[in-house]
Amino acid sequence: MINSKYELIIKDIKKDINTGKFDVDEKISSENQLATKYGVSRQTVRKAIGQLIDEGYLYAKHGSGTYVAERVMKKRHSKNIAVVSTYMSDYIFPRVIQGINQVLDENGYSILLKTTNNSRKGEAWCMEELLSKNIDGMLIEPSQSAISCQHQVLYDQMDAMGIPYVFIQGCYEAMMDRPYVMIDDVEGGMLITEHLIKLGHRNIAGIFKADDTQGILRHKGYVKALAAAGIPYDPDLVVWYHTKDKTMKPMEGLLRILESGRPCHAVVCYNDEIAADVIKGLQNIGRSVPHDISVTGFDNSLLAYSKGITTIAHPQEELGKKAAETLLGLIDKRISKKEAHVLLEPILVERNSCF
Amino acid sequence: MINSKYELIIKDIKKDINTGKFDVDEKISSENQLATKYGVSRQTVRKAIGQLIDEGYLYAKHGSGTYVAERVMKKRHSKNIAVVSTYMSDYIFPRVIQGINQVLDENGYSILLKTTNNSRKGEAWCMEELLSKNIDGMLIEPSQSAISCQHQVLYDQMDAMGIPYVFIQGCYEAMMDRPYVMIDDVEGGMLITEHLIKLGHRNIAGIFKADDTQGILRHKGYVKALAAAGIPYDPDLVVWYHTKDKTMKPMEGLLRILESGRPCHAVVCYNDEIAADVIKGLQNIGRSVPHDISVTGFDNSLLAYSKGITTIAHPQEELGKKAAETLLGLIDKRISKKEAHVLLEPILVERNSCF
DNA sequence: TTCAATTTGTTCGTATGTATC
DNA sequence: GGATACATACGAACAAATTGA
Repeated sequence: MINSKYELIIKDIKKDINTGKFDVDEKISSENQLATKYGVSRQTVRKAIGQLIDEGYLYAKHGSGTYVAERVMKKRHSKNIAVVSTYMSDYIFPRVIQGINQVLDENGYSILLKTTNNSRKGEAWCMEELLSKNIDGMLIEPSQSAISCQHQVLYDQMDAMGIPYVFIQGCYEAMMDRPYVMIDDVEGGMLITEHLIKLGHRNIAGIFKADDTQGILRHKGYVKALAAAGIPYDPDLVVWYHTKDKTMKPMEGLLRILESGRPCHAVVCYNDEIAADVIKGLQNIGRSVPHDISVTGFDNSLLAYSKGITTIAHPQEELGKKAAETLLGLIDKRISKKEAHVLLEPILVERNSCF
Repeated sequence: MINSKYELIIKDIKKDINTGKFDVDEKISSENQLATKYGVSRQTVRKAIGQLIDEGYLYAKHGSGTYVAERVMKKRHSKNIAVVSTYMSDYIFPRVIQGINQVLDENGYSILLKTTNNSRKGEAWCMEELLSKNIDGMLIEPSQSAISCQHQVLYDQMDAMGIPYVFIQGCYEAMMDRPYVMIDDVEGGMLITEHLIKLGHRNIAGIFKADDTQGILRHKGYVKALAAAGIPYDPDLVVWYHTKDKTMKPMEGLLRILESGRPCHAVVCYNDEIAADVIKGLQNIGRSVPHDISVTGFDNSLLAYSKGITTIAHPQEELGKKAAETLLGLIDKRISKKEAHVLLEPILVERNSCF
């Protein structure tokens, strides 16, 4: 029984949607147009539309229009966002999550925290558990990100369930079309290499992680900087290592380069940890940093601070904020999955490991 | 967080319902009364009430009034534990939560993370939100813990709902009968004071925070150590300060002691932060640390590490683990609330701020 | 039973703010 | 910057249901 005008409008619009008169994400008439069409006030239209939004038939974009929603709804908003990180112990982690928390808190969301211990098994287990819980979205730091993701099914399942997610800090090669927020590693690798070039270096070695998108991108930046300066790229000056390698591996590679007699007075390292290892290793063989050899890091970690390593700053809090904002945008459909690709500008932090 | 009047009204009414100010089926004020009370139009009140009805907090009877609904409590076994902390930025935080995560993860629980920004308002807000969610238990770091807890009702309500909780790092004075896991601050205060006594000091000043259980307990340990060594307690050697005091306050108190001509070559500080301030202040007036004056901290924070301050180590990961284990024990009723009082042994960390 | 007061439900008109294109 | 569209808010009016005198 329909006793009121707004109920009639609800019934009418529902019918149009259910009979397929509208496509998903198609814009419906504006409130004023509907008001004229039905000969009612805009408030009455708003009441009808408001209820349809509650029921999941429509969604509104402020300043743009009202659109037809994917009818998967009926599920309650839990106002919980899962944050899946590799480790919690990292120096970087607290500030990233602080940024995430700030934005989510302001929007009435809570954080559901999970860790993967950087193993893909851990990640899969985590996600399966999360799928059984009621979450509105997920921010995930991928584990060992360069190798192809072996459980893409889980992500496809999340897509099917309409649960948006954003990769942070890194992204699987095969999933670069999905939303992500991360550092512009190419730019960072270029920035730090350019810094060494400006200091007068031309024979610059590089140590990069091979099974990690970040390692590959940083290497790309290193190559770009060399090319831009007209320095030929020499693959023999580059050391590649893997996660499973012992910590000595990168240093061994560098020693081989130095022993080959090749002139080399600068090393771009994958991250601060490697840089610290390299500095220690060089000191062990009697080479002083930075006077004999310049060394750079990446990430601006605690280690870089305490050891005075020139590095690339990681805008931690901003990354967290941007990631949270992107996810919220995906949840209320303000932005589309295709747009949700954010690269953050790296910043050079000069300390005293370069000369 | 709240940008509109109707949201404020929603929050207000939710609070009144959650804190038990209304009984189930009790009639709330009429729309016109609320409009007058909040100084808004009836439409605005209606918008708020409409949403609360949608969320199941209220139900309306045409021509009669609006009533408080029976809150349909979601059933147990959400396998979610809320962790409420003051800040996430702290140096200490990551390792504590790492310990919590380890134990909870092993038992199939997830962490729901919230921060209070160390304000009691934030804590109340947090808890209200959590009460509307489905959690099996809570680990909470209290805000400004020494002053009496002004929203004990919220904790009583959690008791009534059968949701166990454990205070970590500190506890409200009035709630010491509730479960807690924290450092043995008395033991810590004693340990650090004994250390100074062993170094030959007898005139030992103390700087303590007055509105904080930890400050009071650390002072107690300081007194005990003096008594055990047969040194008379001199209240004039103790500086008390409050959270709201300016950062200079503790140093001013210490200067007054030094200017009084009293012999004093050692200071026990409430925490590392104060110790760092004191060291800086002493250097400003030309006193060298540790040669002229020995200074100790508390907490083994990043500051203590970088400034080389002798301090008391806070077994961070263990605290997290013990807290999680205690909570799990409470959840499956293996242990009773009365037993759930854990004090952890502090550890002395010697650096070079004492001589 | 009637009636008046009260309270929620529906609708209209208007105004201002703010996001988007 | 201007036009458009949604978001919030105020004021007013009348309808419909309930309540109690």
